Amino acid sequence: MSQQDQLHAMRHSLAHITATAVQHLWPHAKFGVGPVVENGFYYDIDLGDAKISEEDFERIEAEMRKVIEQNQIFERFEKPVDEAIAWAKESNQPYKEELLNDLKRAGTTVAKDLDAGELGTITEGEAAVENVSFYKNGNFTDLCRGPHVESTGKVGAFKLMRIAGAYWRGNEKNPQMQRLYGVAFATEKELRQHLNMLEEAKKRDHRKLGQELDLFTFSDLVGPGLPLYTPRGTVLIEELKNALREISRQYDMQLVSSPHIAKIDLYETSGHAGKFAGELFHVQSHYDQEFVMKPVSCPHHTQIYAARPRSYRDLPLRYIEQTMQYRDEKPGQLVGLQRTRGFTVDDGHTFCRVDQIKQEASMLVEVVRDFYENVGFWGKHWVSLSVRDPKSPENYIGIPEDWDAAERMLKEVAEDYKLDAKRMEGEAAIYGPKLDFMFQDALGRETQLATIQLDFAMPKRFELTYTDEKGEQQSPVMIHRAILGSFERFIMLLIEHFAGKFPVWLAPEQVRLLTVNQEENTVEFASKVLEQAKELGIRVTVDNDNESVGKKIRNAELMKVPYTVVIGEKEIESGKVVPRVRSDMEVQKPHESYDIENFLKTVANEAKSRVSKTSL
RNA sequence: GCCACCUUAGCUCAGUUGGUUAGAGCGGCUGUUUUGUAAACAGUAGGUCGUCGGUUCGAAUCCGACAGGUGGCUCCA
Repeated sequence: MSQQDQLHAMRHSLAHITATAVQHLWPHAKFGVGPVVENGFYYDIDLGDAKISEEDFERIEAEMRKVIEQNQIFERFEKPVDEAIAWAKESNQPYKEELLNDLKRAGTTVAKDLDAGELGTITEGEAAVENVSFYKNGNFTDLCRGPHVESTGKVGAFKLMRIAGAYWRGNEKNPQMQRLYGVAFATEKELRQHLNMLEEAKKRDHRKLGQELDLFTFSDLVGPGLPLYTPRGTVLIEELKNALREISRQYDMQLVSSPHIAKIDLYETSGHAGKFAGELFHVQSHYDQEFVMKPVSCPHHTQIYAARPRSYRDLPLRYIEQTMQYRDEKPGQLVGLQRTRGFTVDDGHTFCRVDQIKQEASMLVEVVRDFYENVGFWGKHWVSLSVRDPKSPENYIGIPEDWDAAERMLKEVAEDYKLDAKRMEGEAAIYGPKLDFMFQDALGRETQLATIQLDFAMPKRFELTYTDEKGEQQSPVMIHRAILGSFERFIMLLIEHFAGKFPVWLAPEQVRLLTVNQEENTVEFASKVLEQAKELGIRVTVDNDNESVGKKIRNAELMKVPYTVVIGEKEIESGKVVPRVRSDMEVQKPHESYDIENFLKTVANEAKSRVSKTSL
């Protein structure tokens, strides 16, 4: 067995040991599935009216340790499926019974539901099974394919982490079970390392840093999911907007602008009103008209396109808008800047001919790649080629032939650019397939940023046309795209990626001048330097507080200001400064003194170049 | 929305099994000090203990509802 397999078996065995312990403590417990996940395992448990809470972890772990000490053998045996169903009935395990009934019918749906392949005797497309395997340790028996370690004594270090609700088989309409998560490693040391890593990750959580670095806030009066950006946080937004504007110019994208509300009719035509009715914010006019806050900008952009007749020579038309959009998210899913009710997107739509799709999609992949490479995110992502769920065609608008073509072309682009895209069935948008660029936050949660989506459907719904070279009317193709997705999510990633230590071009405060004392000539000189820096477009402040230099340095470092400059007698006399560089930045020439003007010019250039390294 | 948990000063947190006027550090303000590269000193002001209701002689502490948040599930144009 490889080390990997060993670890897997060990984690899976711990899932069984957890269930064993839970059954000892709550004999009436009903069990769902208990697979291995990244770094550990979970088990889905239904205790009826009783509920496990974090307070119970200690005694569950104690009970687990007992089971481990007893070193119970994991004994495998098989039963015919009917006998297995009888067993499930007898032992009052309705969830297992349901799984077994599915197995009996035809195992495929079960296998797909259970991401960890709990019931491994089944493979895709296989017919109903005859025998199912069980594992027994002590007095706990579980339907399971294994593999397991030999005995309960052969597991490494573990810790129960959290308890969460989870719908049976991932379906909201099913009863909700409790999912008991644990982490497990071969050795105590690795477990400790993992827990330390989690502690470190928490320190770069954007919600914590957003507060500490004074970037954004939420207000109970404004409402949940509606972030307020402070002056510092707004700098991040504005710098990103500037960067995008520059890209737009380079690639001939045109800035457009649309209002934040629109008649509901617009979304009825686009199809959003039906499928996303629950997420629309409604606005009632006094004059009998119903509006909604825009959840997307694409329908608006179609109307800009539709405002005049278009020729094949006009295409491609690339519209882009940086605007806030609103979605009435369920309260329970709002998370910091990760999921908000109002969020700013760089929403863009390209209208083109079918023969231009590949060129346009390729260009967008290139833009995305360059942008992310520059901020240092590229390579920390994976790409999803999101296509239809062939089983639920009713979830999509448009005709199947167009979908086939669109899915094929995106796949080609992904291959051309070696994106190593993973084909994700059922992840497509209602109107077309897409390439999604997925990133991880500090705590390892995945989030989508950039996206490129093909859409044959919406132009038809809005009856958009262009005149081709033969004088005939044709439907354009629409490509929805976002480079950074939502500014909120992107800023979340930025904060966590840099742990708040932004490169100079993004730093809310780039230079801080610290006065040694409050004497007139010191203050005067500092404000002269301040003016000089401002003229060069540097974001600069003066700290003239009546505090020690040490304290002021500390404050600047805590706010992660890239450059601090102490102003005192020496500087006034020499006209030179020794910039102090933020501790994380690579300093090539420490303690080097610079002519003030040269120093400021260097910083200004560094900010302009949008690079992540220091130039001093 | 669903499940579990959390909510004490601007921030980070103490607050013994319900028992007088709820504490600390940082930050703020005032004063002293005029400072040379990660925390000068002193004083002082901040809290109906998230909100509302209940139990009790007595509630920050127990119960309930609501609000906000955290971890998941579901969803994510």
